[in-house]
Amino acid sequence: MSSTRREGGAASADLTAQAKIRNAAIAHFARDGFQKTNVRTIAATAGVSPGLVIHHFGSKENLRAVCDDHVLRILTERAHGTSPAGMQALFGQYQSDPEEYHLYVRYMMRAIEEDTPAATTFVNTLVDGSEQILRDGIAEGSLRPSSDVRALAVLSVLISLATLTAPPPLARTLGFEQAGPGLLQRLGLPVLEIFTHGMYADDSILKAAQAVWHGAQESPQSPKGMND
Amino acid sequence: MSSTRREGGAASADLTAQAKIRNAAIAHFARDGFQKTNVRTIAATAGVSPGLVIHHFGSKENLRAVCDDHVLRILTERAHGTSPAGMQALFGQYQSDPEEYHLYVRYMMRAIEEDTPAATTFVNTLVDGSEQILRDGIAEGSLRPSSDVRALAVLSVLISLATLTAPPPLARTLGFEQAGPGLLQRLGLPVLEIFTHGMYADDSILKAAQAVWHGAQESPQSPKGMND
DNA sequence: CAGTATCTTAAACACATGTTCAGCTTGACG
DNA sequence: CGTCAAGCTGAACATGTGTTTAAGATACTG
Repeated sequence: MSSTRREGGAASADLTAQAKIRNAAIAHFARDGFQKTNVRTIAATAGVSPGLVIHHFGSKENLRAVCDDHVLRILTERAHGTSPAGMQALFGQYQSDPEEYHLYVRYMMRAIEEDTPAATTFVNTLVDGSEQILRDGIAEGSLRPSSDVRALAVLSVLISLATLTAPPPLARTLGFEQAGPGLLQRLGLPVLEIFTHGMYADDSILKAAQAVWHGAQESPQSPKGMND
Repeated sequence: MSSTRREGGAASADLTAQAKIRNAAIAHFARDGFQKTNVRTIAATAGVSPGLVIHHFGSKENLRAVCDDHVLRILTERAHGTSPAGMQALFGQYQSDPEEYHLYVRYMMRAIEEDTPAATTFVNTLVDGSEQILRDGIAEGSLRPSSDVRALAVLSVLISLATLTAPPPLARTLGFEQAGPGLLQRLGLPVLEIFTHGMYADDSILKAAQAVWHGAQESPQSPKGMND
């Protein structure tokens, strides 16, 4: 890209215009979404003319692709540095540096909502990693066996993402303006309680469900007709 | 609104133009979101001219408000007809009529993402109802006591909504094109397993967390400095 | 039938927004 | 200093889109 300027720094001043534009775009995409963010706003935040944005990135769409890759790389690089299981990995990362991490998590959540290629890669990495950790934990004995480890992995990722990026209406039901460290801390204990004890006092509901499930699974034709 | 035509029917033909427009708008808002849907598309789906949309609803924004209220009313009316606890309520409704219900759930999920007033009302209703059910269940003995019932209610609603409206990248990790009855069925058993047994083999993680939590809660100053 | 109110349409308008372009500034190099 | 390449700008362009408006179609009323 540039021959003489430095690249990849963290300070806001003293950055390549490309980097300033990219960072501004990431911030706005994360906060307001891709559609609601226009090129002029990004340019203004980056302290740059609108034309330069297109000059450097070709189009708004391509700028999004660059931002996607950038955030994806940051997120996956960090995820590789940790070991604990699925949710703990995400939560731990988050708690360690909420301010910066929250931006990237929100960005990725928006990407997931809009079904971007980078989002698919990210989710696949998360689910595959989670599944592996679950299998290891089950083999090791620290986790209970499951009838469907893959689905459990998906579920744990789903819960992690939902907890990290709870939409404002949900966050407000606990008195928070939006998802963040406060909400996460409030939800953390109930999550762990459920993950260790469950919430049902007995296993009657599970037993009933298992009976229906097994009955449906072992007969070639489903009892009620399942669509999709 | 109209004096001679009927209102509130379910068939697609033989409906007020207002109703046709509203239904078309709901379908498109649910599928593509508010921003990506333009008035001309709604009009085309409703078999109507673009001008008529504004003539009847004043503006696209107001059309959204009308759709919000309509979906909110449908969803809350149905929710009142059922008794079982939080997740079961939503899941049960969904399984009973996935085709139509899925549309409204997706619509409401989009509304929640975009933080619409109706979304706040819906979420509040859900959380409050869930909390009440949890308290009843705990008092009755069918549910385990919790250290934070309110947070648990929020969490269960969060899990319900996330499971019902899992974004496509997540759904694809289990081989589904998008969230729907198939995904819900696949995730249902793991959910119940977690809700009855948990997933941790022992309570070491919970104990550790409780120690930290209590230590942090009972000392006036937080040990590490919690922001937000 | 005439009148009138409502429904509906097609074209035009106004504005936001992605993109292009001609030119200005800056700095390196011979 | 002269030249050139690259960074950068501000205005203009093209298009998509919400909205307005004038007129036509339709149905009910006296």
